[in-house]
Amino acid sequence: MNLEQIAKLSGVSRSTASRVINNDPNVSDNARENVKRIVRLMNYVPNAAARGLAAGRTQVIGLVIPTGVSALFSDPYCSILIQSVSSACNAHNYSVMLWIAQPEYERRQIHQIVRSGAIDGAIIAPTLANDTLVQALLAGSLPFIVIGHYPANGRVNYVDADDILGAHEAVRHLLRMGRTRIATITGPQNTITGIDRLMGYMHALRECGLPVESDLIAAGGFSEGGGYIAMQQLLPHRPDAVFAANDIMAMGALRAIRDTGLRVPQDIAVVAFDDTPLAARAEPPLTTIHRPTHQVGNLAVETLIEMIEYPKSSPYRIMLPTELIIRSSCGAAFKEKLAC
Amino acid sequence: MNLEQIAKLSGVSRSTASRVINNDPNVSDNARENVKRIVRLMNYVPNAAARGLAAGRTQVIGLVIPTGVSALFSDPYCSILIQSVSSACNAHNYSVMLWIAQPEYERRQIHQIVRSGAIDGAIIAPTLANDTLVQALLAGSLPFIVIGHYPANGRVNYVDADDILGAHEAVRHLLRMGRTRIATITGPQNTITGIDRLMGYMHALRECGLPVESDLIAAGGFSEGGGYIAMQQLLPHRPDAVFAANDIMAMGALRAIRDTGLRVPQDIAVVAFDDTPLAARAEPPLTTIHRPTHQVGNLAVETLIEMIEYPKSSPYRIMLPTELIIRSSCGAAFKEKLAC
DNA sequence: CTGAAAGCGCTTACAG
DNA sequence: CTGAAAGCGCTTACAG
Repeated sequence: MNLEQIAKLSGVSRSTASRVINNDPNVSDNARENVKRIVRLMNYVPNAAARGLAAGRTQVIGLVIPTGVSALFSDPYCSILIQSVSSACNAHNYSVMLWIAQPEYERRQIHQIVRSGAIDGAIIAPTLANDTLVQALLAGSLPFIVIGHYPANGRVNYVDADDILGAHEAVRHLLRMGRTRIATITGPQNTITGIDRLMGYMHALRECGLPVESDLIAAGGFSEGGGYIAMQQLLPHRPDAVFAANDIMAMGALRAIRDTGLRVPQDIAVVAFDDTPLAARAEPPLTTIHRPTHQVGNLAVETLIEMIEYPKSSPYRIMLPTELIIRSSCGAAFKEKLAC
Repeated sequence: MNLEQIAKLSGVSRSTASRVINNDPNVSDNARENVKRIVRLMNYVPNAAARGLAAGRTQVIGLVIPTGVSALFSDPYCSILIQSVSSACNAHNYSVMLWIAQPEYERRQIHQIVRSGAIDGAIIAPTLANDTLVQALLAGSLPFIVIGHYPANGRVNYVDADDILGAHEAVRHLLRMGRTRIATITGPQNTITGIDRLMGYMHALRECGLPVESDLIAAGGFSEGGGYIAMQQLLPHRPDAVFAANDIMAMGALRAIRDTGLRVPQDIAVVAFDDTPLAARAEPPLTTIHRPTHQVGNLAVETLIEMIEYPKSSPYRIMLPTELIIRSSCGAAFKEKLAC
């Protein structure tokens, strides 16, 4: 069943049939009625490939998450992002093509797709600080938006949560709780998120006149195991608090602290980042910085669709605020004296 | 840059250029050389829509996960499935289109897509026992494969883990540990997985001559909160063990047990199902049934691709074995006497 | 408001 | 092994 046949059955030309299917207002009520009836009757659905070829648009957007296998397994952050992008797309009548791409060969495939006209635009999620895919996209003409900001390049559209301010707030909260030897477990420093959260940590300390001690900084690679090991490295330096750059690493830190017999928050206060479902269920429940992932995903697709449909518009730089969620791991219930 | 131009630059016809691009063996080495060189030089990528229209195949498969928002957030199972399907597709030069579809309106959209020729085949993940999408697919001609078996319909191709045997093994393990009042927290009973895991539980008890007491069965809806509440309902009936139909509910059960001051496994042994990353990190680490999700995802795409490329082949019914993973929550370290 | 026609960029019998 | 040609099923100026 194709347009031709629908047109014939409706007693109009293919052009007119096409117009009613695409909601073109320049159609008589009568013709519209007839075509719609036949479409319903025949259960007609236009062929996507033909449409894509003729119109130059496919009504699908690509979502690429350049994250290794491991991260996706354990970090709900990615799941939430995928879910929110998927549902926002569906709500706007777009479909989403997904690539979870770490290895180089998979990425090469994506480079191809991007040039094949298979998608109308792309959303690139948690990228490294200088992602080759972003470079390629920049050189091409496909609309795209990055999740995570690109301070280095003013031409990149992005939507992001404000990691620097978030981390800053996390550490300020610990300072407010009276902690003075505040350690941090960092994410990978080739990652924008990893870098920003460390910067926020340093800013907060400096602002308070406290030194930034390298002994109190350990890399946790955004993984639970990494958080565990990092905490073990930090412990000998007697921190009284730790800011973990994500919830997962905080889980590892909690485990390391527990294993040495210390208590959270009495001996060591912990603040994390992301506010994934893990945080609320940790023992003790984690004080953490809420990252508006759902909103980020929604805005990314809405912005991208606007870029696709109204190509002339100005650059998008959307920075969403984070929020401190106070639970039990920071000792907010125990003391209220200010160190700063 | 299109095929026409590539052909011209290579000094061959469009047909020949197309042949080398599609690896047709019937091309002279000379022509092949020339075209390949030009393709590389011009960085040519064939237009996907045109290809799809002409060839009738798009080289993309659809993955639909009819799961609510909540489940995807908290259950790593879905993430792992998405990841494994995605990587298997990429490895076979297919792309994946993703739908995470709960609400009916989103599903209607999928019905359209399926008929639009946008995908060559579909994988339908954790479905309800009588999914309307599956019914529609059955009526159409698009190759598809279900994750989860369809005992009710012999024409449905599927790949699945053997939930009945898995649950059976879980409960037998508890019996072996000397437990006799074994409760279960079930998944939704409109879910194949939920039903099967309950069946496995009942089989194991009956096989052992033990009664199936309705007081020892509580629904947990596959969620953490549901598991918590279910465990609270079970506790007054003094179970000495509980089989939770997934890891997440086991986490909730653990929390409920802890809240009443009872110990795991001394007072109540716990066995879960799925072996998601959560299980190993629980307190205490959960004994659970490993579900080979990664393998399921891989096999689903490999089978689907075979169905797409060699349409005549026989039905596929692939049932993968599960495996009991013994950790600390079942008391295997405490006693070894057999009750049965 | 409508239709005839060109065109989107490929693949694939077909004939040689 | 190769090319001319038909065709995949739409959209969209264009002219009326």
